[in-house]
Amino acid sequence: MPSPSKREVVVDTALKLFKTKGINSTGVEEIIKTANISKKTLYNHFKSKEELVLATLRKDDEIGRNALMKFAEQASDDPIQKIMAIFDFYKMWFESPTFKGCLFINSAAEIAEDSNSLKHVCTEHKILIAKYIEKLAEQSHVKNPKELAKRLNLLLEGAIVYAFVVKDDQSALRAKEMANITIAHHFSSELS
Amino acid sequence: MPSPSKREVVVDTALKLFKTKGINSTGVEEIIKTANISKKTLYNHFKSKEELVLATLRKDDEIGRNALMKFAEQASDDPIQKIMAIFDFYKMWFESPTFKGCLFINSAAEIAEDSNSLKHVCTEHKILIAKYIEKLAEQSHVKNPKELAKRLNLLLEGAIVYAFVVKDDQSALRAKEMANITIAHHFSSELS
DNA sequence: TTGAAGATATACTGATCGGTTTATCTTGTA
DNA sequence: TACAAGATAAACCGATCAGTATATCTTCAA
Repeated sequence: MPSPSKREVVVDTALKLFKTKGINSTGVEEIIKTANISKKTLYNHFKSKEELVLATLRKDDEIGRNALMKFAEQASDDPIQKIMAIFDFYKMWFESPTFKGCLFINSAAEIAEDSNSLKHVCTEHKILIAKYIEKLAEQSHVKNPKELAKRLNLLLEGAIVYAFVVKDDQSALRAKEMANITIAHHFSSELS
Repeated sequence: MPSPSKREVVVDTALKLFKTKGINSTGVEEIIKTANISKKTLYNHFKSKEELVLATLRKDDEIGRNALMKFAEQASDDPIQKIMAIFDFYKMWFESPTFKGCLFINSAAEIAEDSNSLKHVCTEHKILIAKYIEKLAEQSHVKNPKELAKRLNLLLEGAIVYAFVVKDDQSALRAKEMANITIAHHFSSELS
């Protein structure tokens, strides 16, 4: 039975490299050298590079979502304020010196057409975040919480691209202001 | 002096392949085979693959922006309606069967850290679209047209990601509704 | 003490990468 | 008619790709 710690080491190393250089630009050779393991060990745990990629994306999805939810939950008792805290969380993320955009957006961009399981993890990551926002929206007794969650999620995705591609350092703040307007609109007006 | 038509053929072919398979996953070999030219010819016109990529991105930027502006200009005489038409334009784009996200977002994701000229084209493409929206916003005598343009651009980017990664077919419509709310807000309320 | 499990380094596979070289062929112009 | 420019196919370069094979070393339990 393979040691679980070796598996963790290679996943963590691969994750770091994929985040900074992208999946296609990171070779297996570089991963094993950085992780200080042999190629045989890697292929004992994963039958292909794609399986390793899948494991790293799943891990980052879990870590990222947990960090986001923990931050939001600790920010306030009010569900609306929890939602607003997500934009603060993104602001901190964008400001980190190693920020290279969203791993799942970037991966979706470079993944081959036939890698359905990889694409699914990317899609699922976004949907799970939207689900969390939807839960908070329901708690706030806003009108049409499902639609509000989707709108806020769209704002978050826009903020990521605006920060990464357009390189606007006001991206998160701008999205947060727009979120305020959107939420207010969901409280006050009738929705189509 | 090299024939200009050969250069166009290879740029058009590369552009098509880059859009469907991504830059890193498209080899030079595949480009020349698809374009029916020799490798020598390609390297007569471009001193490296990166230069070819640069030319294709520049061409797609020009084509894409011109198509967008033409569509918006023909849609209405009212600048606000021209802005709204951009969301319709994106809707049509998302619905096209070959839609694979935005070439500039995808390229920014897979481009190497040191390819500054390539990253610049991606950034510039987004900024030029924002500039066009800003011009329309100014014509409409809205409050703070610069800020409105950035907000609408953020919505457009969010719509792209939401359509491509989350695979929501209501993405463009949702962004359009949010654009309406944002524009109304810029007409009615005082802005920070 | 012995032996199997899991680790290691290293060498290797065939394919593909971006890019160069060579030698031949076509084409327009002088 | 002849020459130069630009095209071609095809072989070739060294590097790297994902993945496999081999042979040795460590570790731990029977």
